[in-house]
Amino acid sequence: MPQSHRPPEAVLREALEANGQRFTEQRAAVYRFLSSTDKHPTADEVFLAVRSQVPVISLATVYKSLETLVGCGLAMKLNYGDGSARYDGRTDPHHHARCLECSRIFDVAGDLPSDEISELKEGTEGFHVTGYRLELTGYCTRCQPVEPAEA
Amino acid sequence: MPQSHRPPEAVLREALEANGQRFTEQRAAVYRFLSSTDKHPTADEVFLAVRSQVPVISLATVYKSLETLVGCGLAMKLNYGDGSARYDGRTDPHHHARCLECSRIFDVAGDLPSDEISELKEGTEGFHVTGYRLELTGYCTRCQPVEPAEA
DNA sequence: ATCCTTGCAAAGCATTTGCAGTCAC
DNA sequence: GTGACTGCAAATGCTTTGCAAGGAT
Repeated sequence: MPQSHRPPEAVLREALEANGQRFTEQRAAVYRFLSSTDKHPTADEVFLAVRSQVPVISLATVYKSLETLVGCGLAMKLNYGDGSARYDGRTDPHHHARCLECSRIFDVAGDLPSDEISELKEGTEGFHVTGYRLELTGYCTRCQPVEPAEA
Repeated sequence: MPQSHRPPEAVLREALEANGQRFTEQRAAVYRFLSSTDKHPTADEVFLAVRSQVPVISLATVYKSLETLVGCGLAMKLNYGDGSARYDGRTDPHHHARCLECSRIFDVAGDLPSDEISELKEGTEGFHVTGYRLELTGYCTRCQPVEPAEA
């Protein structure tokens, strides 16, 4: 399970080869950035961040690279409908908490007991459950609704 | 046992008035359709369905009406990023199961034990949790992966 | 009568795509 | 050398918006 202490390039190269795809500097830069942050950036944010580290890269390539990473299982795409999709470079089991005020996403460690899921599966009548996703919603430290006053 | 045994028009009118908005034939038609189906239609599907019951209604109005319903708490917007958003007219607690093959969404009765959620809350460090959303993924009856061919 | 809603079409965004040059293998 | 990948820009698809006419209260 802990393969994350290896250099990201090695992890990426292996995953790409397993999927018959090529290792490129652009994909490496995108993966390097994504796996080094817990900010769940949008494609555009990845583009801006990576641009300062790699001579040339286009937004279209960032989109393509992100999709490639998702396809290789090295990233996850998060959609909340409020604007752009966000990407998560963590691959270990965890959940997300989304602030209803500022829309930022936070990681939440933990896993749901499989028997809770199994229980729900029984209500699906023929639907074959292969996975699930849990999202908490609320207010982050900065956006506590204690005071309606805004800065 | 929701309050759905009252005519949808009455429910809608009340919710609209509570939010200072007006009752219109278009909004009624959208709400009538949405609350009578468990298909989680897209805005376009609502448009096509409602069009055959109401003399004139535009797609833009359907979008506006759906947003109004969401704002009044009579509907929920579901975003999965794969194309259009979908709308759910049910307001009682339930989960969703999404087919990875055909993208259709199915209702799953049930509720997660609150202590499971509380347990997760402890890992959020200052994040004030007000709600959660659970989504199951897998394959529906029609899309069962009969042959588990993999590469 | 007031002012919220509608319908139409144009605009706005995020994301995807076609294609020629470039690069990884 | 070959086929995959990149960059550019145009295209796509969903959703929103501006505005004048119409409708609810």
